Amino acid sequence: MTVKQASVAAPTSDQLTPRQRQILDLIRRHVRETGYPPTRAEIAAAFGFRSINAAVDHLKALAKHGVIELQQGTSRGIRLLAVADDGLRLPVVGQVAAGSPILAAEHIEEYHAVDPALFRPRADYLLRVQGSSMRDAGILDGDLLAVHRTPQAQNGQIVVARLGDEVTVKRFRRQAGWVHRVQLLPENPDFAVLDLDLREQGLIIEGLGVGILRRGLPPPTGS
Amino acid sequence: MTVKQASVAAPTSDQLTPRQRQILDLIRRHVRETGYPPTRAEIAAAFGFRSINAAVDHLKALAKHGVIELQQGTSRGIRLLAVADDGLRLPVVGQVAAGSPILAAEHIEEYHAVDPALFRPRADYLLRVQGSSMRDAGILDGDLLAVHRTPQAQNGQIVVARLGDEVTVKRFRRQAGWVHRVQLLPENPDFAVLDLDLREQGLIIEGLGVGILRRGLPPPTGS
DNA sequence: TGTTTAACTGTCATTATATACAGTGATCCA
DNA sequence: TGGATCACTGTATATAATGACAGTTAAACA
Repeated sequence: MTVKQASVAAPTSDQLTPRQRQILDLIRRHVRETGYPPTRAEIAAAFGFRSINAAVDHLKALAKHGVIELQQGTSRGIRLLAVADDGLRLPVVGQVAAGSPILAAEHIEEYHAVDPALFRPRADYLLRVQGSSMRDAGILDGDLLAVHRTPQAQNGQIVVARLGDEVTVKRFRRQAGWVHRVQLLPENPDFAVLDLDLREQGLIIEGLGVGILRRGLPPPTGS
Repeated sequence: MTVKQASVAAPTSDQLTPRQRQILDLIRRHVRETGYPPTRAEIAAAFGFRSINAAVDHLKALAKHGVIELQQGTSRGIRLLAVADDGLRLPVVGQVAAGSPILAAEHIEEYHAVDPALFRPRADYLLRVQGSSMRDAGILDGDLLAVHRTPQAQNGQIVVARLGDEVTVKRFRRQAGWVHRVQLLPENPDFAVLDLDLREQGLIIEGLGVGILRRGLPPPTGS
């Protein structure tokens, strides 16, 4: 029996079988190299399927998983959805509300066409920086900080941290010889160092600053 | 008579007629919005042509001009070539040799997948900044300065200027009441202001700084 | 004045493509 | 043991789409 089109297409993204992932990768590669998606026959040929319907089934499965969209009756009518996209774009995150995850849809202001792989490690989003506490590190008010999502920070790295309700960008320092004593250092003498005891106060490392994107330059007498 | 396929397809890019440019724009928009190029019938429908062959002729003309490539016998086999592409990449310019144009091929180190339209006005290339004379404007050594090519600068704008053999990034100021007296201001007290008399010294404005791209962040004690 | 080119209209044959229906075999789960 | 799912094979058909031929009209050119 062929694959049944089941009721609701859950927006699942990563429970693809290895084979389905290969098919998805082929579609991506085809679009990148030729400028248009493959036909079912071309997919079958690429994998050596002797029946075109093997490709058809895989496409239906991918559509069911919400990673592609099939345009019915349309040749090469395969649309790669955002979750499946190469992602040559990064979301811009603005104000982050208390308690909600940083990449929640309501925080995303827009997308910019910037390759995440331009940064190392890879950037996952751009955070709009507020305030000038990191001015002397060359991070200005309004800058877009490229952030790599990870809960691990090394001494001296610039981190995006969540302290209670606030999301802040600072340089991270673990106090020598202590496990639970941590400093968040601004890079501007007008701001105070934050001394934290992790037993008293929760600190969540949201990610690492891996780069800066600034649209427009500061006007004169800006400093 | 229909359009004749003439001998050599010169890599011309901008002698398109207004109508051809509209067609090209439609193809780009279609690819961006649907993920695949339009059929000839869809192009005709979008413009209200009663004959599909109007679209066919336009595609042949675009192919002849070298801005698209037609895959014969292939549905939606339209490939947007680099010259016609949205150009979601910017060249990185490093060391600029004396006397040679800034965008000469030998200066281009690599390309980054960044949308030129992210900056306003649009960026034409990224210039690798050397030295820290603009540190207090948040422009650090090694930063990539997004540059819009133009010979015109307004008071207070950050410019890429060529002074004899040297290419430099500074804030531009025309002395009040003078036509030929100009200042190039660093944004770092360790560097001297350059006072220029355009009658004595040639100054070429290469472009305007319109943004910053920084890969990686400065290490601690960087300032 | 004749020639060329851009920008269309109209018809038609051929091929490219999607998609339904009917299966097989293997694996996993209860 | 039965049911479900994955990964295919095989046939058939309607339709989506290309691409060739034959025109028209208006403007530009020389």
